Amino acid sequence: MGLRETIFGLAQIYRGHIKTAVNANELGLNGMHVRCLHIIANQSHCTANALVQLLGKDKAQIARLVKDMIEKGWLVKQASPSDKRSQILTLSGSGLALLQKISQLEKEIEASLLAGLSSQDVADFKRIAGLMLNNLAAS
Amino acid sequence: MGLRETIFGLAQIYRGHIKTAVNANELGLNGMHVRCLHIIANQSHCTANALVQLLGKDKAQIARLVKDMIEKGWLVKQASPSDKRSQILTLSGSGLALLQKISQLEKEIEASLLAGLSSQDVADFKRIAGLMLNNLAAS
DNA sequence: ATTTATAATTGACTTTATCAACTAAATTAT
DNA sequence: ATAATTTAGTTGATAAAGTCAATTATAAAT
Repeated sequence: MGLRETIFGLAQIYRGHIKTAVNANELGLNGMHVRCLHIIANQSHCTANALVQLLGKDKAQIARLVKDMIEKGWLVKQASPSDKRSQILTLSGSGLALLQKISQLEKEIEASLLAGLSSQDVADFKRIAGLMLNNLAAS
Repeated sequence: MGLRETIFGLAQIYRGHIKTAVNANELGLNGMHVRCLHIIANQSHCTANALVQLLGKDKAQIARLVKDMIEKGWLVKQASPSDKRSQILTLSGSGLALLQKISQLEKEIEASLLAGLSSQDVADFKRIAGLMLNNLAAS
């Protein structure tokens, strides 16, 4: 199996499992919602533009996605004091609760993903994947 | 960095690089085209239904994708002798030529991806990812 | 002070994905 | 054997996702 199939295969199968779990729990969100929630929770002063950079998506798409998530009550935005063009995005209470449910589902998926792997394997995987990411990010 | 970010990060950055390379070479195809070409080249008697299974996509989408690729002259289909409902898909000459160009671009991307990695690292990565794939495919 | 750049939003549009209905062939059950 | 059920593939109608260009408001640079 080539590297390409390996990388896309992993992403595809992980995505499929999350999708199934999210649908089964009727959480009413899609893959981009999930990725945004994670990023906003981890970035200290996340803006729409940060999402554009990190997700590699069009800014129009992100603007609509953020709008949608605000309407759904998962996010709140507030003007940045340092730059009035920027809107700082944070999770609302329900957004945080939602992320926690998702994280729980992901934890279960990762547990089955890692079944039978040694902690050395897991560490190696992350280390090697990190090297690959750095290589491509650089070029 | 969590496992989720690692997996999706790798797929995202790889996809971005291929997209850029394919666009730069004006090959006129998208990600699904690429994946289909690879699968059809590797499966001995590939049908639309096999693509549905392997790609995890809706059969309507695959039907239209295959139609498109046939119209573009990259694929040919022929009725299966053993099951007249099935259409066996194979690469045409130009489909094969296209795949070879893509493979060359992927080879270059993978070369930069693997820069500085030992062959042991590469082997470990594939082995561990393979275990993960098996785990999720089973559950 | 004026030009240039950046963050975000919106309109118009294309592409991609999904659901349901349908045809034809194969399989299973009666 | 024939009737009922599955399966492979196609199509129509939509919905969702992604893209491009233009616009507004603010910030930074000249």
